[in-house]
Amino acid sequence: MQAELNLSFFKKNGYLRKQCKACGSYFWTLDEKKEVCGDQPCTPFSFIGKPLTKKPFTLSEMRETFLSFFERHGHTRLKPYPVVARWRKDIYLTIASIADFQPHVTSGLVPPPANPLVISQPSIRLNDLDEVGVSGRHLTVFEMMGHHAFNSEKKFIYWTEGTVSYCNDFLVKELGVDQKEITYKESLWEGGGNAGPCLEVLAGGLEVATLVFMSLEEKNDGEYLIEGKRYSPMPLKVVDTGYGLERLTWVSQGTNTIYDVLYPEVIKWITENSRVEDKHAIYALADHTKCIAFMLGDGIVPSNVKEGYLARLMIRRSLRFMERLDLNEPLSTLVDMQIKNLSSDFPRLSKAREHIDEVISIETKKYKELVGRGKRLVRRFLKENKRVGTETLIELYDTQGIHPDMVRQIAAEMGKKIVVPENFDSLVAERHSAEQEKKVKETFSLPELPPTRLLYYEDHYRKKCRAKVLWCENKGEESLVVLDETVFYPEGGGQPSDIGLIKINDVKMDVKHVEKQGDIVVHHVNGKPKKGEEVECEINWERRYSLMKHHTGTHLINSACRNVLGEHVWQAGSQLDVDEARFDFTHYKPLSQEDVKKIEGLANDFIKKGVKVEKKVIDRSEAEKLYGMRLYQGGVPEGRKIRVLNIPGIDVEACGGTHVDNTREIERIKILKTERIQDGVNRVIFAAGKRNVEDVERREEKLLHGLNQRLENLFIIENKEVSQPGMLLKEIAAIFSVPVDKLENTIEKFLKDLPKKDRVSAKDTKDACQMLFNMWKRANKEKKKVPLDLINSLKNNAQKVGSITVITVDNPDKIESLDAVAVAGAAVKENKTIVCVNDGKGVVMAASDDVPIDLRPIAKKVGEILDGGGGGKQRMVRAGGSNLDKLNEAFEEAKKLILLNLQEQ
RNA sequence: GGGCCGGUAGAUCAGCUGGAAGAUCGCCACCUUCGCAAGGUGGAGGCCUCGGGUUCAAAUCCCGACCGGUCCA
Repeated sequence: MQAELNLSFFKKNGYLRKQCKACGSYFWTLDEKKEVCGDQPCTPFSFIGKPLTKKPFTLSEMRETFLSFFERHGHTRLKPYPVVARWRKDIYLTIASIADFQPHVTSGLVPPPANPLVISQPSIRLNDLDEVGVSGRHLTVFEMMGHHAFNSEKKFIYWTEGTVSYCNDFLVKELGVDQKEITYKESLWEGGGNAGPCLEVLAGGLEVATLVFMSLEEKNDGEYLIEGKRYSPMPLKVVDTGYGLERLTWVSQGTNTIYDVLYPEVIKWITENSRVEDKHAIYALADHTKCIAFMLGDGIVPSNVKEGYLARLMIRRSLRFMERLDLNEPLSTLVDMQIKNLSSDFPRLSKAREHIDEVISIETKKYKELVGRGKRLVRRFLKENKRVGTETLIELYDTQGIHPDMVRQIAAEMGKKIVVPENFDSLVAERHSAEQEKKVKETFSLPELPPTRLLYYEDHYRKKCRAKVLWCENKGEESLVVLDETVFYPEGGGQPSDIGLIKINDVKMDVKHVEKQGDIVVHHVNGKPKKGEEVECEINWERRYSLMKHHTGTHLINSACRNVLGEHVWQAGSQLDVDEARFDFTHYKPLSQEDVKKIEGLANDFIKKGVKVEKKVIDRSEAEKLYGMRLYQGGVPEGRKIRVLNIPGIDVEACGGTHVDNTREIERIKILKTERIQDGVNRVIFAAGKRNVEDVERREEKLLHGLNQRLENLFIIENKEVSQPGMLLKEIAAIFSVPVDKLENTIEKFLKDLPKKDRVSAKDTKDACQMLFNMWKRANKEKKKVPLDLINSLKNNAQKVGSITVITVDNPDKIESLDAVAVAGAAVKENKTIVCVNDGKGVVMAASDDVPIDLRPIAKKVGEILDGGGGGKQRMVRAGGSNLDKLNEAFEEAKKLILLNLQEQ
């Protein structure tokens, strides 16, 4: 591998290969006396105050110099990709320029968009978060400028020699760096499933570029072992270079820190407006706000999952730095400043400004709430417990998100000290490592078979086919069948599998489920066909067509959401069914009723327009060029060619499902429900197709009619006309705070609980429900309020045992429908009183505080008569049981026992 | 996707080893005061998120749903 780096460029130019005395790595230099490699920490920075270039550059100048230099040398300039790596499954953020082309271009599967090419790619790395603002050179967001060449056997562009020579020319001739200042350190690079030798280009003690010669790819049986992973040679040899835009600019200006080059006015503003001087916080805050601008500008919605979590992390860190600096300004002020600076180079950010500001203000509010909650919780905790142990700290963080720093700060305010263990983060991680992994999907092994011909893609409307059985295995009642071709759609991409029939001669078998393993479609069949037999297949078309309507409908809903809510809307999952479908998407707040109306309206407009749906299989890079990353809404498919579903002017996605040919076929879409399934993620559940929608509407009307009938026992409903029964039902459900399907029972119960009354008039159904609820509430309260005359009249019928008044109520009617416990309680407010009530459900007994009696054993005995039990507090008991026929007997017994007890005293 | 925590008065919470729903702040009225701050007295305000189960008895225990929070990948 070293041989690769033994370049004739070095030899021709008189470079020496030396070993660093400090770190042991090999490096190439023109300086005979040089003994250390020129990298941190072996060499200190030498460019601070002494810029290395012929003149200072601004960021824009440096970027343009680089891009145009390589353009002049035959490279095609590419526009930067988003900082969210939507095209990749393995990372959330774009971490390098080469990330744009992994994995499909680097693996050779997909041709590069240009070759060679040059790009300046905004990249985000959060792995050295703690160093940001401290080291003077670490950044979370930076631009990696790269020129890339993809060498194949057929086409050689350039490799090591060309790369180093370009590098030298750019640094020396273009920027005016003294060639003697430049050192090339040998190293090994690996990442993103690839690896290869590399040269780190060092100038003034700083690594300004890395030249990677990517030639290995990760393989389980690879012959090279790097960092514990096995690699083998890859078909393409990829030149992957990364020039740090910010670092080169820094070197050209020679300021104290890299931050001073990037956003001096932001730093100045923070310094002037904060009341605490804290360089670390100032620099980190400046860096973070730029990072946030990119994250939110590229449509990341803060949440508690995935890239949204990372965006929230950055926002919360920034807010914490602002607190530390005692900076009482909205965070958006700073982010806006960054956007203003970036607007000429990244117009997409200024376009998103309003949206970014709103997201930040929502996030700030959430954070403030968290802090408030945290403070109260910690204060309360500290009051009760002098010490806060590690276990508590972990608990507070894991369950409430209260960072130990926050605990420490609050404790300090209370004059208490908290010890946060060094390994706090790993302790938290430990807690989660114990979680068991999810169960593996049941699999079965297939023999070598040719890929199944997928007829459902050739024609999404094909319902039948003849096919040959290639393989069949019995599994109990069911068998697994592989055919040479099939019309059955296997489960995938949120679309459930088809079901249907397989016929052999006249024997019909049910196809109950279909799945795909690799390139092979496996049918779960209720029957036993034999290998080699000819079969006739027929799918359940009604079901499939409904699924197709829902699937295309999902794309319409997606587009409608994006149009109504904004460009940050991104699919977060979807599931189709025969009578409804759900679509999850990122959005930072719950949907309002107006939003829902607009989305539903727009989706139906798309249907009415009758747009032709295009189904194409095209080259991945071609598709990306045409439609952008929006394609990957539903995930990133494999392969050089991808299926693209284009509904012109509405939506375009890579999608492996089956779809209708024209939006008109969907007929109607109705949104049934929306919910917020996670912070930052909303769900829309909708029905598509005339029949489904009408079914739903009929059910709604029927339910509403039923409710009206019940309500009319008590109300005269003046206006029963309703334009949107679904909405009304939801509103009514909210009044009673029950789900819609429980409404019938709830209203029934409420009506039953109310004493009989004359009918009252109500404006409409909703009004009646509101009144019903209020009446019920009032009645409930009344039950607990015992009128004084009732107590007095009960007292008049009491008997006296010595000085004690014994009140007995032998019939539940005597206490009207009041709560027996409340009546008893009210009666014993008077001294020297004892009460015994039969309330129809059991016996309640109570005594005033000055009566020396324990009613509990009495309650127990009385309860036993009723095949139950009894007990309570010493002077307030309840007895009851399942056998209410003996209630009178039990009541008499209770009376007897009380009297007996009193007489004994 | 997985785990954990929570849902009680307008707000913040207590009660949760089952036995008539509580505190503090806020609100209303009155008292004290030239007025304010403060204090005193009294009062209004609770489907204890919803549903089911266990029990003589559930805010409390069990199960489920809904809502919110949070951590991890």
